[in-house]
Amino acid sequence: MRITAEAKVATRRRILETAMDRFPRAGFEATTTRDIAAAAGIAAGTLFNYFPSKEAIVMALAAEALVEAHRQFEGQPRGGSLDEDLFALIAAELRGLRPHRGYLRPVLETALSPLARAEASPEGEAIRVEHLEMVGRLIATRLPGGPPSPVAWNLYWTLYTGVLAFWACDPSPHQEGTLAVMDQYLRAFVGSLPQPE
Amino acid sequence: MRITAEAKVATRRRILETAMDRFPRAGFEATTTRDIAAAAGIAAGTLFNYFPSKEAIVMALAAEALVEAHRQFEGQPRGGSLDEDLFALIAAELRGLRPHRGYLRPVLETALSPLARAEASPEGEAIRVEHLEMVGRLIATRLPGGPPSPVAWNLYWTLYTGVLAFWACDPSPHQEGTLAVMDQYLRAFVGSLPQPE
DNA sequence: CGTATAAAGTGACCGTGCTCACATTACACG
DNA sequence: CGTGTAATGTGAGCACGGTCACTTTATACG
Repeated sequence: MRITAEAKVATRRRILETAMDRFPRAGFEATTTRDIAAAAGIAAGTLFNYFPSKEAIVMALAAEALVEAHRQFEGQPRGGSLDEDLFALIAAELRGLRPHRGYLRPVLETALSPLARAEASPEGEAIRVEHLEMVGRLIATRLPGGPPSPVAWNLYWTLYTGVLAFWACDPSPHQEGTLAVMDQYLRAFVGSLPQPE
Repeated sequence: MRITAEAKVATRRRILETAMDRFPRAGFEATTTRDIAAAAGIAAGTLFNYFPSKEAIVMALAAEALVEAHRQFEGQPRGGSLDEDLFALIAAELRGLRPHRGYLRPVLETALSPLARAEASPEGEAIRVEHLEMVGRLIATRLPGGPPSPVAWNLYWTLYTGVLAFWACDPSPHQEGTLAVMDQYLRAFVGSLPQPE
């Protein structure tokens, strides 16, 4: 259980590398699981020993990018308003997700949308939890009145996925349009929280 | 071009009736296009002469329900605040969509989510436009400062689909939980508009 | 009527994501 | 070493949504 363990992680990496090569070039639909499997040197069925679905591969790529983005965000100095910190956090995430932008949309739809159920996509749920915990920490330092209500969390997640959605389709050259959307969405959210006077 | 025209509309109706019988009982995925076609007395391929995709069938059902809901809404007396009117409008829509609630989720995800592109789903776009025009009329009577900005419209649509999303998955008996969500979401939206002093 | 033209219907077929019964491999233990 | 056992790999096969070349039907016109 040593050689095999190494082999497993290597194969997993090879799948992810292959996916990262194919998806951006051909898009999500046009890249078939058979393509990826063949290019990674495994049988079509073996792919599903590593990832439960095609989407899960994309989720894994996104999750890696987000973890890295969070690492960078935490290493940066902060201290602005809550709006500003949330803005900086999401901006860092979008930077990290940039290479995947072209093919993220179909996955965002089914796995990250406010409609997605946790049971249906554990990978999406993991991403969701990690982001919300990060936000929770940011909010906790500003709002001593206790954590936001469940409905407020719903609102936040809806707005967050809304930003991602806009970003994924933003036609402006470097997605600058998303910044305005982010700004307005975040102000609507923070404005709806009970204000600390 | 008389008998056939009648036959076409009749077949279309038969497809929709069949779909309305099958989808609620078996759900969206478990109901196959072949099921519907067979039960409607047509070949598998013929179905796609009437609807370009399986989703389009659901969209057509939803569109019909929404048109009826809007008819009822317009027949009712109004005059509350903007929040209240928007609340009443969406509540009327949700009442109309009630029979379809169980199988609407997958379609909302891909066709109505903020991620959906208009090109990809003309049917979804039609629903979107009709709803937004309705809202535009409500807003126009309250905000003489002119129509909301494009970003504000994006925000509204994000929140609206967020409400639908919550409603589609709301486990509370008659989806009362959705009311609280609607209330908070709408207040966040109206609060983000330039206020008429 | 007969015939030409267009509309509507048909079902075999395709490519897809994913499954599953089986083959193959790698390790643990005597 | 040899052998049993569990993990991993395999690819034929499935069901699905959707397509398309072709047939059938209905209407328009001489």
